[in-house]
Amino acid sequence: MSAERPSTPPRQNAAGPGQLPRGPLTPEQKRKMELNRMKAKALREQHEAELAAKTRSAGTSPNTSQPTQGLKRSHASMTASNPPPSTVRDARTTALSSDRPLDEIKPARNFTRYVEYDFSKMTDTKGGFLTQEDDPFNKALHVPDDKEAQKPANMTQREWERQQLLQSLRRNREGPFEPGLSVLDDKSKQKTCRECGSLEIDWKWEEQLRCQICHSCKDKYPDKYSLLTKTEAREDYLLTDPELRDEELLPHLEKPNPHKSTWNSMMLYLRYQVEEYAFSDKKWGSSEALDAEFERRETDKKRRREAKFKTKLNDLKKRTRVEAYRRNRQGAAGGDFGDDLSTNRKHVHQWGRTVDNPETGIGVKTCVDCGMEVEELEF
Amino acid sequence: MSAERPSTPPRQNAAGPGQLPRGPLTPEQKRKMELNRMKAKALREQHEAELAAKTRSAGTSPNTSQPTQGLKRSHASMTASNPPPSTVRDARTTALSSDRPLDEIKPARNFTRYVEYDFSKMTDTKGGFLTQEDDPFNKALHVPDDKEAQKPANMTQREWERQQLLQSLRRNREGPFEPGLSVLDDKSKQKTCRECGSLEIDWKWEEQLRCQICHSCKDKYPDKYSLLTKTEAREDYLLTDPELRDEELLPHLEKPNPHKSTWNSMMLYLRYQVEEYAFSDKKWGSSEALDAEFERRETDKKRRREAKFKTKLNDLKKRTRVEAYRRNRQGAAGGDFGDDLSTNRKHVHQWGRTVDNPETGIGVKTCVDCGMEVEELEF
DNA sequence: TCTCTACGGTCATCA
DNA sequence: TCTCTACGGTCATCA
Repeated sequence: MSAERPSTPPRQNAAGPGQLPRGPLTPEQKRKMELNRMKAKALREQHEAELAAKTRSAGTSPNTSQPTQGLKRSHASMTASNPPPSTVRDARTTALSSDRPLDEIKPARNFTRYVEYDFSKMTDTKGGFLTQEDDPFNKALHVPDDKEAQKPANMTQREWERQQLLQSLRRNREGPFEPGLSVLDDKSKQKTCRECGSLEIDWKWEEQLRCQICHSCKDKYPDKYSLLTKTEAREDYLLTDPELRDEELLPHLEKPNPHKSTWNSMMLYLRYQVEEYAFSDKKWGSSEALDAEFERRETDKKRRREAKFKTKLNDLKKRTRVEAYRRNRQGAAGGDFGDDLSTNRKHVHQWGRTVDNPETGIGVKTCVDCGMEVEELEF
Repeated sequence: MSAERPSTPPRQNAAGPGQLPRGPLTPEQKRKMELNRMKAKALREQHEAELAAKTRSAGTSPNTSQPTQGLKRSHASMTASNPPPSTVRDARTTALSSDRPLDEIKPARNFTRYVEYDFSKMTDTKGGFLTQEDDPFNKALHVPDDKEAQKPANMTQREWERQQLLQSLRRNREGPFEPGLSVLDDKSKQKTCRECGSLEIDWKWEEQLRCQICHSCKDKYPDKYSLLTKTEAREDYLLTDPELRDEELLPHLEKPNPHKSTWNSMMLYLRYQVEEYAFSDKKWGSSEALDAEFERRETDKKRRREAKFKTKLNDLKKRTRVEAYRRNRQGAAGGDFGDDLSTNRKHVHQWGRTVDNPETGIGVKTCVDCGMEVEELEF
């Protein structure tokens, strides 16, 4: 019912129509998007290298209100006049920042290993065991057996192949996972917080999200480092499932589903990474273009809902007219028991079935005899 | 452009509207369909058991023109007044039936093994090798190795699990693959043609399509035993991809793609099995209901095309009017070089851009000045 | 004699 | 603080 979305991008009204791609995208544009997706990765790596270099050369002075140059503009700069993102969220319990970063950030330290098993990618043998694939270093599992289902999951052949490649690259610290990048040659082994240069970075984030950040900076810049669920990322930034499944393009953390731990695990994306991609030329081009697209879709949705409503109402009226006709004929014949025969002079409304108006969410009923429409009140 | 389909079901016009479910299906109906899909299998097995019993008890007299009782009515009985199915096709080269059944049916005998590798399900290691999964009895392949990609392919988790189960059942001749069924107890080891009782049945069909049929009966009853490609099955019988992927529900043969052998393999379904399911209560309910659904969708498609066309044309007219307005103003100012200034008395049409009419496939152009519409002719 | 996935949208369901 | 697949339709692409 609520036409208003509580979430991030569409809060700003789009710039005037005309300059922005309002019409549906052409296949050519879409193909380009798809093609460019791969390129986005190189872009990010470059950004990060630049940032790291800059942070170091500028000493450790990241807490300026001016967002770092060379990176995309900060989220705060776009939404300055607005309240902070309503979808700001974090995998950790939303504890207030304390001065004991370690205590605060790893409250469930004993369960760390639990989280590192990626259950969504595991094969459920219904026996409670880990398969060889799930736990490749356990020799006891290396017995070839057809029951040991070979871990497909909802993944296309090509995605699977790419993931296999990526995993081996990650294992061997090759390609994107190679530790020493040219710009970092001097201090290649030292990983530092991309905001403050601290050495206390969150290693899980570094490993799984490819983001070097310390615990307190995560809290300090929620507009960059809050986490979005997959559903939020899809709805707020109009990303597609294939994009969100692409680990190279948009890495994510997996957490047990908060509703029920046996359900599909929750996927958490880093806001700045999602925005960087969504606002890039690879996807929508800018936050304004995204807003425009969002508006376009909302309008379409509304139009469709209205059309449906109108059709429904007209159908009802048609049926209603037939009913009235029958009623009149019966009236002429004296009427059946229960018919209202007092209608000769004074009109008594005969309300038909109620139809919900999608705009207001209020039901509308129509009088069978006179056609009068009334909004229904809930008692 | 062609609104006419060359294929099977819609050739009969549907019975009058009203009795048949013309409107879109309710979610409830859809859920029921999905639920019932599983039940269809038991049904078929029962049918086949009954048929086998009947054929045997009736001796071997299957060539009567009367289709076997207890099975669904034959395709021929429905389409008696029509030409034979235009989509009748067969994986074998469409050789005329000869008296040398074996020669005719297995022309590429040397390549039999080739066909039995199901390439679409194999993991392409880009090395030209078979993996352990693809070739489970090759000990040389049993080296655990992460590169040995574990064969997911486009298949959901649940489908995969079910297929694993099915494969092991098939291997062990359990469940649906158990040889001795109660009705068949006496002659359980003897597999005979379901039409003529011959012992020369096509073993590949028996194994992969679960259809016991001899080679000559296949030719004799193309209305039952011709093969449909997956695309045909989907389009002609309005089946969905998940249904056609369900090996239990609708078994299929896989052949190298006739366009290019490296492409996705061609899937071939048995016409009588497809029809049995499509006409069953599990799916459309009857061939007439299928036709009705088909007509409904065609009508919708046409309506959408028309609406789109109208919108396009109106847009064009709008743009056209603006152009004409501009032209007039320019005319008042004397006109630019190339403007047609002879239009004071005698009208000369200024044709705008051409828009294709989806009905006729013919382009329509509109005069910028007078609004006249003309269909365009190709020279 | 082809098949799959992608894109939009809308759902209910199930996990 | 959820996610996936299913359904319809329409495509281009790629295999």
